[in-house]
Amino acid sequence: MDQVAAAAGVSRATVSRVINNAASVAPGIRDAVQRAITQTGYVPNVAARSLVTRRSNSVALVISEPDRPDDHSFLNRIFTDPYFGRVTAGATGALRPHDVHLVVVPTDSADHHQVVRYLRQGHVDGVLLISSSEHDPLPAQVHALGIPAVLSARPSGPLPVSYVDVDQRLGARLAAEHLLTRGCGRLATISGPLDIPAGAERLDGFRAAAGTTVPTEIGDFTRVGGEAAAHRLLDEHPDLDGLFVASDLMAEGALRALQDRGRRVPDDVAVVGFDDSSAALECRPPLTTVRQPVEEMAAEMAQLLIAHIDTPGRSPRSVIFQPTLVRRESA
Amino acid sequence: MDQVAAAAGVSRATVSRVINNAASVAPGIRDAVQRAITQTGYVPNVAARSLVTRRSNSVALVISEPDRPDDHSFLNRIFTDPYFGRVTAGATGALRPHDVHLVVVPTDSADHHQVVRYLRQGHVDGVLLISSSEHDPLPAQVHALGIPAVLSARPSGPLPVSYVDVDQRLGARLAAEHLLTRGCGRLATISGPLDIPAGAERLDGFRAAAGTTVPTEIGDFTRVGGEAAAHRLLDEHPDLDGLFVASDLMAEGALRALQDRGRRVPDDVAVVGFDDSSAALECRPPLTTVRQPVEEMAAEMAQLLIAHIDTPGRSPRSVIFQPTLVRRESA
DNA sequence: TTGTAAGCGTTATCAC
DNA sequence: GTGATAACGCTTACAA
Repeated sequence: MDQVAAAAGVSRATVSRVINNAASVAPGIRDAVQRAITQTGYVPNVAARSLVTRRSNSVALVISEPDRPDDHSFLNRIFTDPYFGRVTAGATGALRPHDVHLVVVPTDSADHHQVVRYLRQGHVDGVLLISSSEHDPLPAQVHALGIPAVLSARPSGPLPVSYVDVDQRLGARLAAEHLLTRGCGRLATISGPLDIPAGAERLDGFRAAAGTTVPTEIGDFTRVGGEAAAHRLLDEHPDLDGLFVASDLMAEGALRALQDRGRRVPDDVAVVGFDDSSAALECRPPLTTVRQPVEEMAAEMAQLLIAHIDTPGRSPRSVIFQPTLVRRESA
Repeated sequence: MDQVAAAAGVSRATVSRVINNAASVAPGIRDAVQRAITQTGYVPNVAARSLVTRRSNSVALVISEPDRPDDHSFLNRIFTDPYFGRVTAGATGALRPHDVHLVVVPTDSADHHQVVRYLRQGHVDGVLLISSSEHDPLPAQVHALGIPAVLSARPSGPLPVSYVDVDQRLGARLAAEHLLTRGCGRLATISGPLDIPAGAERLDGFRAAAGTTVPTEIGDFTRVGGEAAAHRLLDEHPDLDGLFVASDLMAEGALRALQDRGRRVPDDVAVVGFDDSSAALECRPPLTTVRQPVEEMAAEMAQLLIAHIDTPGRSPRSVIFQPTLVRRESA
């Protein structure tokens, strides 16, 4: 920086002003400095800068998952899950224009304290927190840290924190109504884990529209979980003709189970998924599903976070997206 | 930090020593400082630290993709591709014990300079560079920067840089031999783009074992691309009975095409994929495929990078993994 | 509009 | 073994 200042014949302060294009710099000087910068190939040192500005220009994407027993491939599951992929894509895209970078921090409860320490150290200016479990203490911990944060769903306790969510119940109702309209008379559903709000709410919404007694099996939001749940459902209720599965991934598994048992979809059993992830298109037949605009939601989270970072006292708010039904061939 | 020093009745220097557990500190003092630290809830400021140590304790995972025309969802494709997911998982896992974090930086050629600027600013200590295209200038640019880097494949030019790769030709040969052994007499293949070394090498290896005249269609490593290529192949060679597809994703598409045309797999046509990604298990029938230990490879990349960061002059080396054939039902 | 100078919170080099 | 003290490279009052 001193080099640049010397080359341009000005002080370091002025160079700094040019770099941060501060209001008052004489056009002539500004050009001279710019030239000097390109000439010397000067690049500001971010550590020095953030030491004084207290900004790192990066945010963390914390993906917090509860420990599930027999889960030896936590990282793998996270990073190959299309849902998280869409979140990452949406957030990255929204952050890029602000020149803010994303640090991806997966965590299970075993190393929550590591994450907290990381955040406290000031590595990042804020947190995008993806937490599904209702009992996850991390949202509260992060909030207690006082670091700007945005959640991917309504916090389970009353936490004054911004969040983005989709109207889960409405989505489930859309699915129920579609199956009903289609003429299905014996509905059933495969839900997500009930300790995950999204799981419970979708089941709730479906039952509100389809009847509180619809046969239900609980899945785990994975493909194989969906397949197993479908088999259990078919064992108990071989005559079902309409199935709502609370995620596309599970629906893909369910489709497999149905096929294995010789049920034609949608002729014998109509199936509706949830998410509209890429999995929905990979299914045979392509899945009718409740679309959740995940990328847009993640982008909104990023926007909110930036806003919170830029204006510290900003009051938290929630943005709820409306799901829509995407009709394809499975129902 | 001054607080801690005061509370422990020592100097800041000693506190620093305790934190970085330097050799010489009297046990008594050390404990006192530790107590003071927990008491005051002190957390070191990373910016200040990296300003002097010139280390950020984070590395970038740069995913460089060539621009493909009509590609409006670059980010989405990247982040939902199971291959990149596995890479991220493997790298994250290997970095974690070193307390090094991962900044994910996707880039197409439009913003290479942004990436270069980012790297020059010293945000990260090193780069894990995933670059598939042969003509990608980024590896050379990164190398010119002098920042530690590890590539995910042999650089196209002679660049003194460490890289990790799988023996692509061997993998393709494994596939060919399996099909041949199985008794297939009319082989064909769907390759990846030939400007991507992995694409060219797999084709090469397959032809070396199966004959240089095997019918070939070029895909683009996507599901739909594989499906289209399979249709073209079947149009031209309706009698083929053995198919090597250069990625599982494309194989999934090919399986679909075969099904649509009433070909049974593996009875009418045996299919072998490449990668052993999660897609291989989602296929119907499950895919026989050439396994690439992507997570391990990514972990190795991370290890190499850490080594290069820790010992600056370290000479570059390459680590080549052996692929293996995973037999499932499609061949 | 520009320059001077005082930090920002660490680590590292010395003496002691 | 421990404590001053000088960097590290930048931003930002405050003065001019």
